[in-house]
Parts: sequence; C-alpha cells; structure tokens
Amino acid sequence: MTAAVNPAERGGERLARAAAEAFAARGFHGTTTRDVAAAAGLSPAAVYVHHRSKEELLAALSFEGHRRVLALVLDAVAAGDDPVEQLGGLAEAFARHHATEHVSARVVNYELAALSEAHRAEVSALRHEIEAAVRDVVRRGVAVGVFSTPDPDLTAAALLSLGIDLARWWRPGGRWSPDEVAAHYRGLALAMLGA
Amino acid sequence: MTAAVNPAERGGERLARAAAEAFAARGFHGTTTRDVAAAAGLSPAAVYVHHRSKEELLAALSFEGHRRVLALVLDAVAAGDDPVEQLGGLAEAFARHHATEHVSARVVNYELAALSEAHRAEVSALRHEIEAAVRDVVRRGVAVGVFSTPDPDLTAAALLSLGIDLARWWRPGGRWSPDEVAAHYRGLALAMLGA
DNA sequence: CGCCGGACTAAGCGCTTGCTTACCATCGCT
DNA sequence: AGCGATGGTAAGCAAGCGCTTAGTCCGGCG
Repeated sequence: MTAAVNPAERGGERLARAAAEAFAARGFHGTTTRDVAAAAGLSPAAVYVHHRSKEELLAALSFEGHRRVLALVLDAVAAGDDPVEQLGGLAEAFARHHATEHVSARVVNYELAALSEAHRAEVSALRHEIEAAVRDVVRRGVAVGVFSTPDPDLTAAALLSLGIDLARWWRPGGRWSPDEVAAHYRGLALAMLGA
Repeated sequence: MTAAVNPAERGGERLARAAAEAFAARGFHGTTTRDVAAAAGLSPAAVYVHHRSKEELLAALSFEGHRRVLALVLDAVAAGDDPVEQLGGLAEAFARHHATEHVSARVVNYELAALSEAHRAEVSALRHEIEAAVRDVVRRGVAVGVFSTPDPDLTAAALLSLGIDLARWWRPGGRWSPDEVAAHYRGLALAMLGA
C-alpha cells in the first residue's frame, strides 16, 4: 500500500477531512460519495480524482488513524523504563488521543466491517501490534511484581476498552476536557492493576 | 450467507432475529431489507407485513434491547443494600449481558445514529436512566465512604464503557466465557473505586 | 508561443435501494 | 357455507447509489 503522501493536495485534504467527519457521524454505508464531495466543496466526481473508490478512501483514513495510535502507544512504552510509569503514560496518552481525535477514532474502531478483506487484514495487523504492546506492559508489570491482577490479558483488553469507548461517547464541550479525562484514566488504569 | 431458518419461530420473530444479526454485523445502512428477508427465509415484501419501515424495525430492536439493559441494571441495584455489593453485582451482570447478548448490544450501542429523531429521543431517555442508575450507586458509595475516586461521575462513565465495549470485541468461542469476563469485571469495577 | 499534465466538472449509465400494489392461501368463527 | 383477519408472495416503481466518460481550465516549461 502506497503512503500517498502527495504534497500539493488541497482538494485531497479537504476530501479526507470531510470523509472522516461523515463516516464518523453516519457510518461508511450511511455516507454517499456525494455527501463527501459536497462537504469538501467539490463535485461528486472529484472523489475519484483522489481515490480509486469510496472503500479506498475509508481504507486510507483507517490506515493512517491506526498508525497514529500505534505510534502513540509505542512512544509511551519507550518513554519510561518501569511498567508503572509506562502504563500510566500509555493510559493517559491513549485516553487523550481518543478524546481529541474522536472523529478519526470512531472511523478507526467502528468502520472495520466496511473495509475490503485485504484492507481489513492490513489494518488488523496494526491492531494486533497495538494490543500486544499494551499486553506486554501489563505482563511485565505482573512479572516484576508491581502489578496485581488475576488475568493480565483480560485486564489489558479492558484497558483498551476504556480508551476506545471514549470515541463513542466523548464530545468536545462536554463536562470533561481531554486533559481531565486523560489524568483520570491514568488513575483508573493503575487502580485496575493494583499498582 | 444462507438462511439457517428455525421453523419453530414465526415469521415476525425470524425477521427480528435476522435483522439484529445483520445490523450487528454490517450496520443498519450496510443491510438491505432484502438481506433481512432472505436471512429470515421470506420474500422482500414480508418485512412490511410486520414493520412499517426498515427504520421502525431497527427502532423496535433498539427499544427492546435498551429495556432489557435497564431492567438488568435496576435489578442489580435492588438486589443489595450496600453500594459495594450493588456495584459488584451490577458490573458483573452488565458485563455478562454485553457478552452473551453481544448481537443485540451492538445494535443498541452502535446504531443510534440511524434512528429517526423521535425514536432516538425515546431511546435516549432509557439510556439516561441506565447511566443515572450507575452514577447513583457510585455516588452513594463515595458518600458513605466505601468508594474512593477523584471524580465519581467520570468513573461511572468509565464503568459503562468497560461493559459496552465488550459488545465490540467479545466473541463466543474466544478466550473468555461470559462468566469469566463477568467475574473479572466485578473485580476491575471495585478496584476502580478503591473498594 | 504551444502544449503537457494535473485538478476538476457536467452529464449520465446501470444497478440497487426502500417500499408499494395487487393478489393468494389458510384459519377460526358464526 | 361464507367471511374477515392474518401472513404471505410476485412484480415492479421511483429515487438514489457508486462510478465513468468526455471534456474544460490553468500553471509551468521548452
């Protein structure tokens, strides 16, 4: 899959942003190519100047969104050397991301079924990397004795749930800012691990 | 995708089950009325013998699913008199439900945007009751001193996230049975509240 | 200047969609 | 026997869908 990092793509960028917002709000199948084009201020045919199909547009958004999450998770792990520090930072960054980037996060987490088999496989590999990174921090903390949980892998899954589900319910202008959510979720994550 | 029709069920019931499964798997807009009818072993027109529109079929499923969740939450609160007991039971029942009923739960939680304004309002009232019940148990536990959390309402939201997100990722035949998830999530919920 | 290539559009093709219409079969009831 | 209610079907309409075609516009360059 080519990265498609095209420099002078103003129309293309507007299309991508419009598509992400529409897919997040109404879902891939609830969005027409005419919706996307209109929201980007372009004609319906303009979608096909920049993307081979509606599904490839979704795949590009999903791929990019997943890569950003993976990078953020790996960064959090690399930023510390003890599991408490690593997992605290991870939970915080993960939560903040799913709040601030809730539009992208909704496409990433709730439109997987609309991807072609090939694209879904590609994206699944990234998801497994993300899940493995979280699982590894939890397992390492348990092994070292700073975490305590009867089932490390299930707790790791629950930690991911906590962050991901923010994309479903969190809204800007609501009761909690991204920073407030992030700080609180760090505490929750460590409490879940008995740290 | 051929129909595995249970002839003991009447047409209307087969339609409802087929619709729930299709909406859960591919989303409301990704499902055609012909898909639903075929999965129920009926002709396309049969959908309109039992429902006025595709959206009303979704609304019926959503309404019924929400009522079942609300009943389960209220039951858990009524089953105990101290907040630790109540919230433990609630977390356990909530998790078990979102695993065993993950098909219905996915329609309930991820297809709200496809509802008409009127139906969404009706369903929102039920959702607020569910959220309020959880919030109240957490608040009461904090007031009594058996729970400890810097932001009870945000923790209540996180508790809901934990259960709801199960509908997204949990699959039968996976690593964890509904009972295993339920037992573990009781422990996680109480840990999040410092109980 | 001429002309090439990329961004973009007007028009529309062929198919699929939600839903309707007109009709039929079965059953309990008077 | 006759009848209405119930639950179903075959056929198809109008609208909307993803995507294509044929072309315009325009900046950069030899």
